[in-house]
Amino acid sequence: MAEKVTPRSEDYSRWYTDIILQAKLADYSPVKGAMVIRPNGYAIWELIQSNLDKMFKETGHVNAYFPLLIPESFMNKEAEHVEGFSPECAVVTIGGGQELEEKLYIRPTSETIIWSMYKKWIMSYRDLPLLINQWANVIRWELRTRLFLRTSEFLWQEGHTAHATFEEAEEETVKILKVYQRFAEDFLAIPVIPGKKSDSEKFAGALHTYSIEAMMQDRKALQAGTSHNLGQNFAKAFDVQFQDQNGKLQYVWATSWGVSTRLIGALIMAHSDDRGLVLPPKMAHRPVVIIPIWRGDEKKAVMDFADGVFQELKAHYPVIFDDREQYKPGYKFSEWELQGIPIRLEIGPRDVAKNSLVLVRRDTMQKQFVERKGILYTVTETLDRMQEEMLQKAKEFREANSFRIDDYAAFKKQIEGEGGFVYSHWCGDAQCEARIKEDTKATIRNIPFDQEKEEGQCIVCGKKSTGRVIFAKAY
RNA sequence: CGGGGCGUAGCGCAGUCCGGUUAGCGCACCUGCCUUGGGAGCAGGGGGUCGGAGGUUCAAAUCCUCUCGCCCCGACCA
Repeated sequence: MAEKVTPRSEDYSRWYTDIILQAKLADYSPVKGAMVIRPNGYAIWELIQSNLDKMFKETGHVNAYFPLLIPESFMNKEAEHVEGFSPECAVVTIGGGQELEEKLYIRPTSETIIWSMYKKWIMSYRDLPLLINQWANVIRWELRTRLFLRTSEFLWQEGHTAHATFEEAEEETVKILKVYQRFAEDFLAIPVIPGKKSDSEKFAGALHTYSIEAMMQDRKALQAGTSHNLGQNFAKAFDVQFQDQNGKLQYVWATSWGVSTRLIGALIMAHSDDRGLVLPPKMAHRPVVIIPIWRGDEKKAVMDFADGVFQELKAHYPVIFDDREQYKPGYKFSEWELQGIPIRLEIGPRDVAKNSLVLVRRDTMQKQFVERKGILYTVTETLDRMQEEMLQKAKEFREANSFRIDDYAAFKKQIEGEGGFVYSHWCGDAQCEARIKEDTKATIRNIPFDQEKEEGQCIVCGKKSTGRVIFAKAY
C-alpha cells in the first residue's frame, strides 16, 4: 500500500476519491458514471439497510418490490414529474431483438409504477393507510458523477404511502423525516437540520418536500434524505380513489421518501481524515482489530495472550485478528487506519509482561494503555464514547461554521470565502432565490423547522420576511 | 453540451516532439532467506505489443487519418 491519501488541505475532492479507492469501498466500473460497490462499502450499506429497515418496520411499514421497467405512458401521466425526470432517464426500446411497441423506462424513481398498482389495491378507507417501502436500484442519467454522491445507478430505499386525508399524509411525511434525522444522528453520527425545501428545490410532482441537510468538512451542504408530501397529484394522475365512511369517492393522499447510497458519501466526508476513513462504531462492520507484535521466541507468549483477548471479544464483536507474518506492525497500522476500523489493540511482549495492552482510537488517534482485565468492558465503553463524541464533534464543527447574516455584501463574502451555512432572511420569492444562486452558486438548503419566528428583510430585495432560511453551496 | 487532461504490465508512469537493438521504471504479485512497538531488507522470477481501425515507411508506441473510451472542472441533479 504505497499510495498515500491526498491531504484535504491540498485537494478535497481528490482526498474524497482517494479514501474511497484506497479503503476499497468502491471502484470505477466499465460503465460510465456507474460504480462497483466493493465489500467494504457494501458492508456499510448493509448496516444502513438493516438499521433503517428496523425503524421503518417499527413505524408500521412493510417491504415490497416493484419492477425496474416502467411503461412510457406511466411516466407521462403526471405533468411535473415527466418534466422533472424525463431528461435523465434511460429507456429500453428493444426487447428480444424486437423494437418494442411501447418503450420501457428504467425507473428513476417508482411513483408511477407503484401508483398504477395502488389503483388496483385501494378501494375503501379500510385499505388505508398503505405503507410500503422498497429497497431498490434506480438509474438517473447524470451528466457529472462522483463516487457515492452521484452515480448514474444507485441503491436506495423509497417509501410510498397512501392516506385518507391530507393531514395524515403530512403527518407521515414529517414522521419519516424524523426517522431519517434520528438515523443520521444516532448511527451515522452526522447532525442534520430538518426543514422544508423551497418550491424550486422540491421534488417533481410534490406538493412540498422536506429534507435533512448535513454539513461536510469542506463546509458544503449535503442533502442526506428527503420526504415528500405528494398531495393528490399521483392519485389523480392514476385515478386512485377510495370510498370513505360516508360512501363518497375521494382521491387518495400520497407521500414518498428516500435515502440512498449517497449516505455513504456523507459518512466519508463528515468524519474521515488524512489518514483515511473514519467510521462511527455503529457503522463499522468490524469495529476492532488486534495486532500481535513479537520477535523471535516471544511469539508463543504474545500469540497466546492475544488469542485470549480475541476469544473474549469475538463473542461480542466481529474482530479482526491480524496475525499475518509477512507484514510488519507499521504496515498493518496504516492499512487498518485507512479502512477506518474504530479500535486497534496492539499486543506485544511489553504488554504481556504488564498484563495490559495498547488501545488506539481511530477518531482521535489517542493511544492508551489499558488493563487486560475487563477488556470487553473497556472496548464496549470506548466504542460508545466514540459514537457519542463523533456526533458532538461534527455538531461543533457545524455550529462554528454557521452564520446569521443580514447584509447581502457580507453574505456574498461569506459564501464565496469560507462558506458554511448562512442563515438569512428571504421573502419567499423564487426570483430572489435565483439571483442568489446566480451570484454565488449558493442555494436554499431548507427552511429549518426549529427556529423562532423573526421579522426581517429579504437579503436581496428587502421585502418583509418572517424567518431565516439556510443558504449554502451544496453537493 | 462547453473547457481541460489522458489511454503503454494489475496500479502509477517514462519513452512519442526528432521513427531504428529484445519497449523501460516504481509499486503490487510469485519463490526463497531474513524480519515484526509506525508503511523493512536482500536475491531470484512471472507478466505488456503500446485503446481500436486504416494508412505512410525497409522499419511505427513514436508520423498521418478516422474512431472508441475514461478522468477532472463547469451548466443540471439524490
